[in-house]
Amino acid sequence: MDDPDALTALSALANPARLSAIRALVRAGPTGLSAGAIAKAIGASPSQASFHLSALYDAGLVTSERQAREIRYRVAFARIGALIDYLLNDCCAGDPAVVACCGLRSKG
Amino acid sequence: MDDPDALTALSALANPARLSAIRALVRAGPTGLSAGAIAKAIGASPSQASFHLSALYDAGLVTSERQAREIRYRVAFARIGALIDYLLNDCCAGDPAVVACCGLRSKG
DNA sequence: CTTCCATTTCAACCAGAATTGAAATATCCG
DNA sequence: CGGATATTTCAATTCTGGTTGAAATGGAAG
Repeated sequence: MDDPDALTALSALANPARLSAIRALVRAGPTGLSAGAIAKAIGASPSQASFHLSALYDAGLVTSERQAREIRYRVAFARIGALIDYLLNDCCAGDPAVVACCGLRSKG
Repeated sequence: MDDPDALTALSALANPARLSAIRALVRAGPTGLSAGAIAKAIGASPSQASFHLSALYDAGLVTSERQAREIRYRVAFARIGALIDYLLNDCCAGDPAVVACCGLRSKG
């Protein structure tokens, strides 16, 4: 992930409705959720949810797939991993003080 | 780190000038950089740099300390770690697909 | 105390993001 | 085909964030 991509991803996440949507999708797991279900979960109108889901989609943080009448969204785990990798390894040079906070350690 | 804090931190990072400033500060390490040096590093006016540094400070991502005439900023590594921890463990439930991307593994 | 330098604060302005509701599109079913 | 449901698109408005340059603050040195 490069700088512009990271910026797009961070911007997408830096919003209550969208962060909430991501978390709902994470809870839902690989099954994902329909746009309507997400709207309900985050307490937004259909049009509002659609708007925010587009932003997440453009940032590559979710995938979408039409299933009959519904459109099913799923979180793109790999992309979130890439963002964290960017923050951790690119941006912060894997600084121990950063890594120490995550319940993680460098892969030996 | 809770939701509002994460949102503040993400918003702070979701800006080219500020992400650039953080990276400059990471490169500078524990010594940190003066506000003027950061302004120069990110190609911004003093007032612009000050504005952005305030945002980073409010988000807890940097610390500031007056040293004679200069004000020295340092990156708050622990805070960045906490944000990553939030994204990784709280938000993404430590999903292996996320963790796998970071050259890290769960602490055994 | 005056001057100079680094930085912040302030107010005005501009641009992009969010919200809203209505209209359009796509799918399914009778 | 025609009606119902799910979702997106669009345009208009509002709001927030960013930029700019001038003025104010805080500290150091003569």
